[in-house]
Amino acid sequence: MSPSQQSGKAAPNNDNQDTTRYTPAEIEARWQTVWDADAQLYAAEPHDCGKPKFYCLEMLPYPSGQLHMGHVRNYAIGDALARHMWMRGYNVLHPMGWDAFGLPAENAALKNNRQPEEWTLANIAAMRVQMQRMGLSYDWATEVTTCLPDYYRWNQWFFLKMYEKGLAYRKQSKVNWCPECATVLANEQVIDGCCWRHEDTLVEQRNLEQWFFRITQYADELLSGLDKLPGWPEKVRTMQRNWIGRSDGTLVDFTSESGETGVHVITVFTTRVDTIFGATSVQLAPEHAVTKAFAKEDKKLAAEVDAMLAQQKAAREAGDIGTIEKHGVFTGKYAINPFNGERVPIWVANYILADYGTGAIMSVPAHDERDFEFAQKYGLAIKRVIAKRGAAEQEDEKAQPALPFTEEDDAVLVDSGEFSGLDCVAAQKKMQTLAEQKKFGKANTTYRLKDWGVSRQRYWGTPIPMVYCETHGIVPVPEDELPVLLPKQVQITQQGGSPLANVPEFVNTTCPKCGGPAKRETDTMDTFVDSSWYFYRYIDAKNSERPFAKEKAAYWFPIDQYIGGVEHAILHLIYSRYWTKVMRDLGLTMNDEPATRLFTQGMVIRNGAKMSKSKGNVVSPDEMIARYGADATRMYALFAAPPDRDLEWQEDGVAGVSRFLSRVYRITMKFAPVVKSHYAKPQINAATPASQALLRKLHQTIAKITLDFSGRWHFNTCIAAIMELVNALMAAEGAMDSGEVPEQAVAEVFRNLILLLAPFAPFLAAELWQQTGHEGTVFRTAWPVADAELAAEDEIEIPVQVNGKLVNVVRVPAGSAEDVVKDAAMADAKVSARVEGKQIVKTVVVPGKLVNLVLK
RNA sequence: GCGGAAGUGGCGAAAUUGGCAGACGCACUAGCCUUAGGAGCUAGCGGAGCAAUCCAUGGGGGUUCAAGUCCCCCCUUCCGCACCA
Repeated sequence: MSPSQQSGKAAPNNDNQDTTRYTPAEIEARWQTVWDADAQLYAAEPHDCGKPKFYCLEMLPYPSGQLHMGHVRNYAIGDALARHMWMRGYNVLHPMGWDAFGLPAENAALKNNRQPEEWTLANIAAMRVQMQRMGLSYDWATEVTTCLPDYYRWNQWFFLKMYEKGLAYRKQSKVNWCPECATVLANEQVIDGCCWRHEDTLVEQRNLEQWFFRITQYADELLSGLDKLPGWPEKVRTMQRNWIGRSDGTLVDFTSESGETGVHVITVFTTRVDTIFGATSVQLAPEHAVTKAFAKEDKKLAAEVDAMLAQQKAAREAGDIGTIEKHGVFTGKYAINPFNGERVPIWVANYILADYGTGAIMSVPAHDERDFEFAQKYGLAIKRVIAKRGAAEQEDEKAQPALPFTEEDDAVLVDSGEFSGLDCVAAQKKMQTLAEQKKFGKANTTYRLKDWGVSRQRYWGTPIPMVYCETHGIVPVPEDELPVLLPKQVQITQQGGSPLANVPEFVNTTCPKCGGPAKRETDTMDTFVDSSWYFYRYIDAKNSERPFAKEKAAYWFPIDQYIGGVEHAILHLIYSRYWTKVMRDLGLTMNDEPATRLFTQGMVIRNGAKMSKSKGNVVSPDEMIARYGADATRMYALFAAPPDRDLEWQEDGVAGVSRFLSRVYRITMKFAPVVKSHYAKPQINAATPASQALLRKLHQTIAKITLDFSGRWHFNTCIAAIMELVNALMAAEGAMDSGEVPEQAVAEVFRNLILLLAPFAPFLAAELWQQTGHEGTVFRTAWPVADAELAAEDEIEIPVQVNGKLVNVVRVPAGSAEDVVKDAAMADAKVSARVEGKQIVKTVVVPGKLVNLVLK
């Protein structure tokens, strides 16, 4: 809308800019047009330009159609950093793309009768406009959209490469099924037994043939690599460590007594094989094969096991699995402990997890809290086999720590045959060796991490490039036939099973090996495949020969700074690390890890809760931008809290930032002619006290902000510092008017103010840069360098304390010697009144900091 | 239960190495201005007190000339993991 169209106000001359009034809508629209027309403005230079590089990356959004405040905050942080690094002379890559496959598009298709592709591409167009309106410095020439064939063909290409290397495989297995999504989910997508998208929908277990990526092959490297990522938050590293869940222990075979179904070998997994002489029972998961075999022989047992499973299911549905009481049933059978030949009862217990370890444990009540609790409940034997070192010889039980005693440091084995007297760790090694020699056990490492199930029974995803031939079985699609195109105009169903199965033209194909009839795989890939490597595509987005050129990756990777929400700590960030290692082993890249530094920003909350439609506390970025402008909106997102903390959105705060920008505009425009007449001949003129004070404030501000950009990122205090500088300018307005501040100094301060503002309020900075007569873009102008001499105070305030309490403040020349400071303190009337008649026991003078007089 | 982060005015917050607690902003109060604006300007704004002064960074101890900051114990909130053998 042009100003003259605005209702109710006769303002015929508004087209002639009012240079005292800040009008962000007008300024921002004008600069957006200029920037949109300049494809080179935010383009990185080629990889062989010889300049140091900086790859600044924000997590790509799902194109829902609407940016939310979390995005605004994420991108405001990344944009400030990218712009700053450009001004510091780096060759900056700052790209953006779209995580465009996924279920919401199918749901929207069903609801609105639109094709997922149409819906998705329209959303992308809308969100791109929102981003441009925000003034984000993305190079749109490198844009990546994961649902387009020129991207997803490389997902297929990687799939084939991984299949060749045995990293992609198909197997029948128990998988997580979300009835709401009507598809399988990866373990990482199941949270508290529910779907990650449908928090109230319980995930079912189904047995299906599925494609998996062998992420477990890299489990150890994914784990040890975390120690080499000091630039990642400790929290994320800890979460990944827990998720990988490495556990070193021992497998031991217990052999059951003979029954109708014969002798069974029960392999247990334990991390404390040193306690095995204290094992007083063997515990099986209800789902364990041996449990099933015993149940066949024993109807009563079968009924009890069924009840146990039913109880578990009910608890899981009620959401309180984990709080259910430990409970078990004796099978009536016994097993032999291979270490001492002891005969121990076999139980089935509800707390034994079928899918961890071997689904069977040895129970050592004396040295495990859960086993202790269980043994007490059922009256099972409790036998101490570990004692505190030094107390082991003492017969008296009272000399020993209470049971259960679970420590293994400073503890030794007792009553453990030939192993008695050994300390725990040494005993574990010896016992493993013995078990291996005698072939009833071995050392073993288990992981909580499971292989990544990537098959999805959905339409809107990357087709898996495999066919099934009647004679040749599973046959990969040849590389030169890629991409396997996702058919268009497909009827979306939510009946279970991929909608692609109902598209005969897609399904029916020929076998690449024999030319005979064959059927295509109709499942599509998990969308986390798309986002596992998208940031490699940015560096070579148009390459039709390869996913990306190796030499470009060698220059740009690893990412220097990755910025996003902590909600991706496990899913996306562990898959991305895995993919990088796979690509390295395929010879595509040199780096072991995708990103050197990771930053997880806090949530945007309002009224104490995360913004969400259901809570009705959502603030729309469009509305904020329309009301206050993009500069004020993004600057508020940086000003209201440090970026790693949660941010409480307060609209009055945005208004406050907007008022600040108005003041910047007003005073800069007022002195623009002065700046204009001096900018070409930069001179520092600190001749008068007034100009000296201004220049001092300026250089202190430059120093502060430059330091913060180097890592601390407390942009809230950076903006506060700029506000202080502007407050100083306003206070000096009269002095600048009167010429008390020389024009050169005025020009110097304003010129640098605009440079400091550029990363935070780019539209206003561009406008003022031009209005003050500067040519070229402010965003490629060198970042100012703080002059320590100009920044130095010549007189400083020294607080004087008596007995640690502040009494007064004295002014002394900066750099004064200790006794000068002390004398000044003693000369102060308030201080001397306190000291009067008392004895000074001690005088503490910290040069430049304070004086403390300790009186008796 | 385990792991992580945090707790400072009415609110968002600041205090980078232990050295003037509350910068900067919001809200509020009083006054000014009038092109009546979601504007601008001046002053005030942790608590108690007329004041001098005293009290105050979740609570309690400690170290120190000096503690929001370091150490010990406890409380609360948020986030993650949770029968992992």
